Amino acid sequence: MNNKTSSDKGTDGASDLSDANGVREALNLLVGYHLRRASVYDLNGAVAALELAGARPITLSVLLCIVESPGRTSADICRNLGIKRANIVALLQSLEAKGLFLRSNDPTDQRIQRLYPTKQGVQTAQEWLELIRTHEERTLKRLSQAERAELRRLLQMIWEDDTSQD
Amino acid sequence: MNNKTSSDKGTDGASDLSDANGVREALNLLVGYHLRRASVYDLNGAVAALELAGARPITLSVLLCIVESPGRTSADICRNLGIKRANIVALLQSLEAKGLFLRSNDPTDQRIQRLYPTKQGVQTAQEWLELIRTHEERTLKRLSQAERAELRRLLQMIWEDDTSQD
DNA sequence: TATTGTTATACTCTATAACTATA
DNA sequence: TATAGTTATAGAGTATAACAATA
Repeated sequence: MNNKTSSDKGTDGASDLSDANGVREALNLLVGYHLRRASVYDLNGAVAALELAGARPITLSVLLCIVESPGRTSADICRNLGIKRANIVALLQSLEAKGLFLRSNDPTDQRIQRLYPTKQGVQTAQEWLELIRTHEERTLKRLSQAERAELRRLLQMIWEDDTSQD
Repeated sequence: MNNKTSSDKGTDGASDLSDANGVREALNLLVGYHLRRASVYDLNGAVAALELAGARPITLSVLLCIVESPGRTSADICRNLGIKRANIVALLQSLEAKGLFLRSNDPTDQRIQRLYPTKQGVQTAQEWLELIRTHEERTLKRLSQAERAELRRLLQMIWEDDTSQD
């Protein structure tokens, strides 16, 4: 709790409207507002960057999970990316139709499918990644390398222990 | 363009899979990924924080625009917030039904309505803002005040010249 | 009982097109 | 011709519930 509440009034002579304890510059001072605007801006660019390649940001994220950690299950990837199991099905079908990974039944647990990238899957991941890196260079063009690293560090501190999941 | 392309192969002895020039840690190194995860995490909290008050983050943003700059038009607010004119209609109706602002026809241009906050609108903005500030304190609990200011500065540099609009 | 993969579906958010009135 | 406010609607993204198979 804070020591200033919105019911504080009459203790200062300033106008209730737009004073320092009120709403003046309020939106601009909210980190969450800038977080949202920057994320939307970046995401729009990422969508555009991957469009011609027939991919979306979430598609790339899933493919990268498979390529970086061959043998993971879809439920595991969902927990990692913070998406619902129901929503990865179509994404995997799309990647599968492009021949970018293969499903393999686990011999010791017949409920799960382990996902392994194909050679083409690895190559495609690198191509999509290059598109995203070019896009990200544009998004972050005003930031130095040090600022980019610091931004990444600060953002990670915000969400890293997100416990909300399926 | 970069000097490394995804078709570079055979020039190094390392594995094509998960090497430093490839996809190793690729997702984690993308600022856009952390931007998205942090934004979603924060937004979920913001929605929850405003839920009991019957507001949403976008509702608060619109109300703050009206309270901070009385007399603005809805089209102006849309440009400011990066939303479509069509989508502010319901938001304004919601705020209007709560008696938080009034519409006033402009005498010199009969196409536009100037929006003015009511006394209750100002007070409600302060109350909703307090809810969001409490939420934001939780979101940013691991960041120092200096880090929060730096994060806000870096985020603003990303989207501040977003020219995409209606 | 719990988990995996899946289907169907609802809900929210955002985008597009069209319209009237006015400039 | 351009802008403001509005309506209707389409689409994408995400969430919930339920199911069969397996642990």
